[in-house]
Amino acid sequence: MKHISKVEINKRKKEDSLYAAAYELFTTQGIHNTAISDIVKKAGVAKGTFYLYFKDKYDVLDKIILDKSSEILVEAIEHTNIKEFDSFEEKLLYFIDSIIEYLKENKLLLKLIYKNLSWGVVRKAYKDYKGINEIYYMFEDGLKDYDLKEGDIEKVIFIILELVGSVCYSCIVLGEPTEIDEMKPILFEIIKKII
Amino acid sequence: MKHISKVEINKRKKEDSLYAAAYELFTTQGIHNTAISDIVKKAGVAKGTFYLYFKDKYDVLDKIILDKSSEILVEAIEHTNIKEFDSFEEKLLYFIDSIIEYLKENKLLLKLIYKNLSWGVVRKAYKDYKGINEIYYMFEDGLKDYDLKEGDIEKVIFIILELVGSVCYSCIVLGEPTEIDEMKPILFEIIKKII
Amino acid sequence: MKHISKVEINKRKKEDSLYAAAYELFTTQGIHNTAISDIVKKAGVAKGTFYLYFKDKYDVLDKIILDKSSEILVEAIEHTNIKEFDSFEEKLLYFIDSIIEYLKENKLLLKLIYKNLSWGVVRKAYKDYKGINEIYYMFEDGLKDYDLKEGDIEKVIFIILELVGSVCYSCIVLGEPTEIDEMKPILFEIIKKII
Amino acid sequence: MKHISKVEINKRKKEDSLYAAAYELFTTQGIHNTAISDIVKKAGVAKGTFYLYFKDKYDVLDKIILDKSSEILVEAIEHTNIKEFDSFEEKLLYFIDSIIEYLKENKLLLKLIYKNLSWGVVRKAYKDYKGINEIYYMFEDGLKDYDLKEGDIEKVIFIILELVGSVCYSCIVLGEPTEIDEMKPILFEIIKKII
DNA sequence: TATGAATGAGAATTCATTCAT
DNA sequence: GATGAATGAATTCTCATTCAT
Repeated sequence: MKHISKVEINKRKKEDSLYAAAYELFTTQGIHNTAISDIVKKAGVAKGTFYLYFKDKYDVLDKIILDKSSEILVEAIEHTNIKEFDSFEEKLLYFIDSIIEYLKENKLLLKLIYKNLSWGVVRKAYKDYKGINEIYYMFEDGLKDYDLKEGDIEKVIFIILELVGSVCYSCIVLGEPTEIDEMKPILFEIIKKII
Repeated sequence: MKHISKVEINKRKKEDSLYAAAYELFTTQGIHNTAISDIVKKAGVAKGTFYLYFKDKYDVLDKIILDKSSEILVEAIEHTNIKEFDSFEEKLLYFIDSIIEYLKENKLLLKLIYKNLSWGVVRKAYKDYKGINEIYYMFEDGLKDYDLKEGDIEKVIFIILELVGSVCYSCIVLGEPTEIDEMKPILFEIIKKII
Repeated sequence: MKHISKVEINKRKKEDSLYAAAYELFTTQGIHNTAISDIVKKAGVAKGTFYLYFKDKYDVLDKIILDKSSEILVEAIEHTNIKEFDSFEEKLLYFIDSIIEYLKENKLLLKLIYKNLSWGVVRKAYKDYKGINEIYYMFEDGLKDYDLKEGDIEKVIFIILELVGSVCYSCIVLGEPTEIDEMKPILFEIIKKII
Repeated sequence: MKHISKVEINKRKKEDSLYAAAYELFTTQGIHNTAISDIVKKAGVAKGTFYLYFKDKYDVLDKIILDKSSEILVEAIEHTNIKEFDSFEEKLLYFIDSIIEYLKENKLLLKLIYKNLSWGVVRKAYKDYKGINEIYYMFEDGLKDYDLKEGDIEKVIFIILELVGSVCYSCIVLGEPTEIDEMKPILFEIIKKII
C-alpha cells in the first residue's frame, strides 16, 4: 500500500479546490467572465499556485468537460444497470431518459459542456474505464442480431448520443424549437426506429 | 419606387466590408484571436465605424452564424429541387448529402457556426423566407402518409438536422470517432429508418 | 420694430432646444455623462448643428451657469421687492431665505452650478441688468448708515452671497454637516451680526 | 511590535509615488488633462500597478482632497498654537490668516480642492484626529461665554470656514471681485462681528 | 443652414503570466 | 511548494470634430 504523505494530500487539496472553484464559476458566470484571479480567490490560494497545477483556464475547462461528460454517462448506465428490462429497447430508452433527466436538472452544466458531450471524445479518453465500457456492452448485446460490422456499434452509439446531446442542448438551453418534454416522445419514437 | 441614395449605397458597402472582413478573420484565426482592430484594418475603415454598424464582436458573429446557417440549408434545398427523385427517401438523402458535402468543403465555416446549425433557431428567424419554407414543404409532402400531428413535422426536421449537424461537427472538425465518409453509410441507414 | 424672419425664428428654436436639452441632461445625468450626441438626440437636431451654435459642451454649460445663477438672484429680489419690510435686516433675510428655498427646490440645479453662484462673476456679466442692480440698491440703501467706502458695498454683498451659496451647497447637496433647515437659524443669526 | 517587511515598504513606496505623481499632474495640468497613463509614467510604474492601489482617477483625487484639506487646517492650527494671543478674536484671525496665506501660496492646490475644503467633510473623516480636534477646542474655548447649544459650535466653525474657503477660491483663483488682499480687511471685520 | 456618416486619437481597464521572496 | 506584487501588452469602446452632400 502506497504511502501518501501529508504534503501529497495537501497538494491534492489545492488542486481540488481550484478545480471546484473553476467549475462553480464557469457554470454560474460563464467561461468568458471568469478570470484566473476569480478562481484563485474562490479557491483561497495564491495566483501563482494556479500555474503549479494547470496550464491555463482552458486546461481546467478541458478536464471539467471530460470528467463531467463521462460522469453523466456513467451515472446513467449505473442507474440503468440496477434495473431489469424485458428488452434492449426498453433498457436503452431508460438509459437515454436518465441522461436527459440529468441534463434537465443540470442546465448550467449542459451549457458549459455545451455540445462537447461527444461519444467520440469520451470513448477515446476512457477506453479502459469500466463504466464507459458497460455502455458499449449494452449496445453490443442489444444489437447482436443485426450482424453489424466491427466498429459499426461504436458508430451507432456515437450517432445516438450525438443526437441526444444536441437535442438536449437546443431544447433545454435555448428552448428551441420546444421544451425537452414535448420533444421526448418523438425522440424516443425515432430512437426505437433506429435500433 | 424607393430611392436609394449614394450615401445609402456607401453605408451598405461599409457594412458589407466589415461583415466580410469579420467572416474571413473569424474562420481563419478564430473568434478569440480576432480583435475589432483587426476587422477594421482588413475592412479598410476606421475603428469607430465598426460601432456604427455592430454592437460588438458577437453581434457580427451572430449575424454571420444565422446567415450562413440558412445559406447552407437554402443552397442544399435549391440544389435538391432542380433534380427529380423517385422517392422522398432518395430526395431527403440527396438533400442531406448536399449539406454534408457543403460542410466538408467549408470546414472553417463549420467550426465557426459550431453546432449552431440549429433548425429551431434558423426556422424562427426565417419563418417567412421562401428557401427555408421549401425545406418544410419537402418534409410535409414526404411524411404525409404518416399521419403526424400538427407541429410534429417541425420536430422531425429538427431532430434530423440536429443529428446531421452534430455528426458533421464531430467527424469533420474533430475527426472523432472517424472521418465523415466512413460515417455516412451508417448515418444514411439510420435516417432511412427514421422516416 | 425689427423684422424677425421665419429663418431667424427657426434658428432661435434650434438653439433653444439645444440649450434646454443640455440643461436637462446636465442636471439629471451629470456633465461628465452627457455627450454632445446625447444633447443633439434629445434636441432632435443633427450633430453638426450643435457646432453652429456652441463651441463645445462647456460653452453651453457656461451659458447655463450664468443664466441660472442670475435667474436665482433676480427671482429672489423680485420676490422680495413686492413686499414691505420694517427694516433692512428683515428684508435681507427674506431675500436670502428666498434664495435658499429656491435652491432647496432645485437641488439638481444647485449641484450643476455647483459653487459657481459667485456674486463676482454674475455682477460682472450683468452689470447693466436691472434685476441684478436692484440687489445692489437694496444693500446700498440698507448700509448707508455705515459710512462704507466706495466698493465696499460690493464686497459685503459678495461675502454674504458666497457664504449663502457655499453653505447651501454643503448642506443641501452633501448633507454636511447637517440639513439646511437646521443650519438656517445660525446662518441668519450670523448674517444679522454682519450687517 | 509589528514587523514591516521589505515588501510592505516597497508597496508603500509605490503607492506614495503614484499619489505624488497624481498630485503634481492634477495641480499643474488639471484633472481633465491628466490620464492614468501620465500618472504611471511620472511615477515610474506599470499601468496595472495603478489599479492595485486605486480604483480610478477620482479615487486618488478624493484622497488628495481630503488629505490636503486637513493638512491646510492642521498646519494653520499648529502655526497658531505656538503663539500667544490676548484674545480669542486675535487668535482666530491669526488662524484664518494662516489659512489664507497658505492658499495664496498654493493657488494650484486651491484650484484642485476647489471648494471642497468643507469643514463638514473633513470633520467627519478626521473626527479622531488630534490636529482637527484642536481647531474645535480653540472655538469651544473662545465661544464659551456665548452659551451656545451642543452642536452649534460645529455649525459656527463650519460657517466661518465655508466663508473663508469660498472667498479665497473666488478671489485667489478667479480674481473676482478683487484680489484677496483687498478683501481681507472686510472679511476680518465681518468675522469679528460674527464672534 | 442642416445633416449625419466617418473618423481615429486616445482613455480606461483587464488579466495572463512571471519571479523574487 | 506557495505566494502575491508587478507587469504591460492588448483590447474595447467613446466621442469631439469634420466635411461632403
